[in-house]
Amino acid sequence: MDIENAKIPQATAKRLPLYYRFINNLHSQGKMRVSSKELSEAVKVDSATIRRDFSYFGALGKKGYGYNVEYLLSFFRKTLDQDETTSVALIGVGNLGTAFLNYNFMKNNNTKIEVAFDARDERIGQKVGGVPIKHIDDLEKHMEGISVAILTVPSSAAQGIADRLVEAGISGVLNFTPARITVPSSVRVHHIDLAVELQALVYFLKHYPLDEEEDSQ
Amino acid sequence: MDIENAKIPQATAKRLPLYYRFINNLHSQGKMRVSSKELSEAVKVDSATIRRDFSYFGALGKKGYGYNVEYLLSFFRKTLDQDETTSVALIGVGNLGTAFLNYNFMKNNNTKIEVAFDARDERIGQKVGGVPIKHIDDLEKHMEGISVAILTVPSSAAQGIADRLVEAGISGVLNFTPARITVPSSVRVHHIDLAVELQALVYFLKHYPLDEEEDSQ
DNA sequence: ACGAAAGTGTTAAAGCGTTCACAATCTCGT
DNA sequence: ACGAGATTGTGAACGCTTTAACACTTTCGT
Ligand SMILES: NC(=O)c1ccc[n+]([C@@H]2O[C@H](COP(=O)([O-])OP(=O)(O)OC[C@H]3O[C@@H](n4cnc5c(N)ncnc54)[C@H](O)[C@@H]3O)[C@@H](O)[C@H]2O)c1
Ligand SMILES: NC(=O)c1ccc[n+]([C@@H]2O[C@H](COP(=O)([O-])OP(=O)(O)OC[C@H]3O[C@@H](n4cnc5c(N)ncnc54)[C@H](O)[C@@H]3O)[C@@H](O)[C@H]2O)c1
Repeated sequence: MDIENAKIPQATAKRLPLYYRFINNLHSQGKMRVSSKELSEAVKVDSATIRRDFSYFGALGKKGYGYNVEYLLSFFRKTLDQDETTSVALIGVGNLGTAFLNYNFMKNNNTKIEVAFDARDERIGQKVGGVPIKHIDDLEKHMEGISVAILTVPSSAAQGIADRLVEAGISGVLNFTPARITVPSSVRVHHIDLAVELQALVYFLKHYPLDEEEDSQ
Repeated sequence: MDIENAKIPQATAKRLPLYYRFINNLHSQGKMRVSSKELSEAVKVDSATIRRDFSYFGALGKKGYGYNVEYLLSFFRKTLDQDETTSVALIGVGNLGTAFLNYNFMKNNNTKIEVAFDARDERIGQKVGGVPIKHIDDLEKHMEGISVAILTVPSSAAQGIADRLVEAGISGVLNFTPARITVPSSVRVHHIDLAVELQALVYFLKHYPLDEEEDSQ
């Protein structure tokens, strides 16, 4: 909530949305309490890690009891700013872009794709998943209030678009392009490289043999 | 290559496909040599980290010179087993699944989606991106030689399908579902949770202010 | 009303990954 | 043939993350 939040480890911050979603599920199932052990099994994170994560925010639970679901939920809602909505633009309405537009990122989410852009004329003016598609040439005209961009254009176009997004005052970019884009350090970029993820999985399979028993991840 | 590969840190292993792809680009551009500094700027990984990563495989470079692109390429090709192809199945031909099928994962890749499955009758028998779609009921009939599965079904179906995949002898699963699936520890699961990625980016933007100058990531 | 069971919060340690910094080595132009 | 310049490979320090372990607190059934 306050400035002191900067103390929360990045690894913890990345798990918060995961916790939030699961706690939300518990709540709609009418569950009243939950232990770090139960949570651990559901989200596949060590229970000690969960307790540690929660403890950064103070004492959220009760010894011998666990955590009150309703309290946890309202706490996370505040912490993750579930009330304010972040406006998102999507650039590149191709295979991936279309999938994202059709998917409702609003479910339990504080983000909303407000506008999409593409270069192909036949796409312009259409709506996909309720989101209007504008021409990329008009990017600057429709970026008011947009703080995050999802980049699903061909990799050759990525840097050029990124430059324009920066110029238009973007704060964060979720980049699905294989291109590693260069931006000022005031802009945060997260790369999600699906081909690399698949390759890495294959590499791990071949080189890091796993046990032969029991349940895990 | 050999058994000693188990010594390579996981963080390094995850970067290998990234290096490989970029070295491949350099090679097709006819570039003969490259330094860790150049590589660093391109893939946005600290140059010391790159040198350290490479050093796990021995001395791949020459002091005062850098790395020979051709040598590096052939080395990575061997190391990442770019020769053998891994057969992949995709389960759930919806928004995301269709995007993946249309995308050619074979570009510079040692993976190939051989078969897809869905539950909707109208989909069965069609081909998407050249991949035939079978009925999920026939899963077991078409899993011969498949070692990796991409899971893009609704989250409610994820665990059930995962169980059947395990039964059918799967080695690895790339799970795009929000559900955290439970499998024997002999099966490797990588979760890619797109909603969480977006939420995490937003959280970082709000709570981890960045510099106001210069270029970065 | 009590004692066993449950389960947190945290201290301490171990594990992992990144980065610094530089000696050692090689290159290349003159 | 040489010396200035380039660039690697790595020991050591550092910082971040996970995990173990347990004292302490609360619950809850009897
Ligand atoms: N689809 C996948 O499964 C997949 C997997 C891994 C990586 N990727 C990466 O994601 C990106 C998108 O993939 P895709 O399969 O959706 O590609 P795609 O070709 O289907 O879509 C790209 C879209 O961007 C539009 N576009 C092109 N230039 C543009 C510009 N300058 N401004 C605005 N729009 C522009 C095109 O008209 C098209 O609609 C690519 O970089 C690809 O490498 C995709
Ligand atoms: N599309 C996105 O942008 C996005 C983003 C984040 C997460 N996800 C997750 O990815 C998954 C897929 O998303 P989507 O948008 O493609 O959904 P979707 O509904 O478009 O596709 C799901 C597909 O799975 C098929 N299916 C349903 N039950 C099945 C079964 N038992 N066996 C085989 N196939 C079955 C459906 O027929 C459908 O074609 C979901 O779990 C979703 O939460 C998607």
